[in-house]
Amino acid sequence: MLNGHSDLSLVEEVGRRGNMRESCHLKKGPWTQAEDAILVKYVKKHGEGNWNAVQKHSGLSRCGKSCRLRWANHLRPDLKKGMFTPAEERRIVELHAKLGNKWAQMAAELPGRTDNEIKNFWNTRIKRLQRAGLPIYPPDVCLQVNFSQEESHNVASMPNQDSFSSNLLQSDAFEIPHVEFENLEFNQQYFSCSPELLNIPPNTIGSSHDYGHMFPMACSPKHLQESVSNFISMPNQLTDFVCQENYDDPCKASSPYDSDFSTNDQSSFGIPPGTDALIRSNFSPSEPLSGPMNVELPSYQYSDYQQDSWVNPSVSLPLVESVDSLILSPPMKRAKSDIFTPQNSGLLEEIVYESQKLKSSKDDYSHHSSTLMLDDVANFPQKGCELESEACCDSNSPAHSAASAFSEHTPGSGSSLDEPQFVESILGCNNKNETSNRMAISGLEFLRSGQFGHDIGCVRDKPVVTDVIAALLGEDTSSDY
DNA sequence: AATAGAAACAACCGCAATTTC
DNA sequence: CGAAATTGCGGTTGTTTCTAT
Repeated sequence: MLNGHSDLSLVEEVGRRGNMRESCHLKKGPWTQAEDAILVKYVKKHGEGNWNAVQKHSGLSRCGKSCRLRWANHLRPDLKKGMFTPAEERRIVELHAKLGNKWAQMAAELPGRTDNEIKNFWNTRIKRLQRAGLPIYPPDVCLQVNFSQEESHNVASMPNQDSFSSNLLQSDAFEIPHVEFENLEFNQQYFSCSPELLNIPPNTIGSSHDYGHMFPMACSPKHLQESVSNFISMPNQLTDFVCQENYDDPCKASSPYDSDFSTNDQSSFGIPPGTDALIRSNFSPSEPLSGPMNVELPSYQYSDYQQDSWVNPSVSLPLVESVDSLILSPPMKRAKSDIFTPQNSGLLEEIVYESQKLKSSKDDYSHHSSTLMLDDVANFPQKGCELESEACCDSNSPAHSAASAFSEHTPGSGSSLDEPQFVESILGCNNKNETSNRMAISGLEFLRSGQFGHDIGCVRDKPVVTDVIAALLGEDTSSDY
């Protein structure tokens, strides 16, 4: 590319194109190939650093900062081009849960990736998830981070907590005591779906802003499906209880775009009337799950609708009937497929396949939609097995691979997944899924604390909550509403 | 085919930390 | 030791590309 060109000729070419030879007018905007060539040549000759010298020595009319950025983000030879792999995406989510908006640190752990790249990825991802009203962090990531922080908090004089957390995340080396669940009758799904809810300190429910990132609200039906896919694509993905509740109760939802939260029933989210802590709070999805708080945020993360959603999340989700994407990928169905692929392969095709399958049975499904969800809840292990079997039998199903992967992590399950084994695998009693195990423990503790009941009390009038509780307790309530 | 909106990407800006003189 | 220069980081914005209508 540089053949036949001296530095000077390149600069002249750049100058002609950009009309920027004047030293007082450093060029801005997109870099040209000629400029890139100059910079590359300069760095090869002089090495990185001393970026202000680039302008002086090469004649490139770019400020040092701009040169550095260009080199770091685009010209560095060790850069990895192309989209993030599922593994990288997963890692980004984990790192963000742990570090917050520490893009440079995150980039350091993702060889060949730049902080800018990661930042852009995260911001667009956040937008999607927020628009869809989905949690920013997959529950298992919440769990991993919470647990690692807990661990590091409990271990006195830990030399390096950060690296400790990092190691935990990387190695999954959780040391979780074995727990017997023989008396556990409630549906684990709900607690496993919302581990962070379960880890919320009792007195913070309904008033803490620290957990806002778990429940970003406001759905744009148009994007919900892809967002769901995005969300589900995370390995070990389970689903989110709170969002679930909203999806499940179209009756209580007013317009999803109703922004007048003064008219909304604040108590529906366990917030006593008059409590405006959530309204005032600096809800920050960019914060790590715990640990140091970042107060700086992209402006879009403070959107009005978000606040509305927080005051009354139930009104921020669209009517189920009005949202094709939700019909195609109904909440409980989504929950099921999530649950049945706890070792999710992360393949988008799997999600697409499930959506297509659901679409094909849409008419039949919608006929029963008012009761099916609750039935699913109550019978989830059984239906789960059915779905699992279906996926296993269908060798064309992308879920087949996921199911296989799941089976691999479920010793003794083989091709047929009987209920105890399945539940066991969900609960992680095989000691391979410590995450779920931990969720279940948290769930029990949460129930025992009485906090759950307390908060539910604020919304006990709502049939869906009653039903959810019933489902948690393993009762089959097929109340129609 | 035209258009609007969203997503993806690239780059700039301001600030703070670090290094150099 | 302090000021200036440099570097690094995170937030934001502008542009291009893609997609749905």
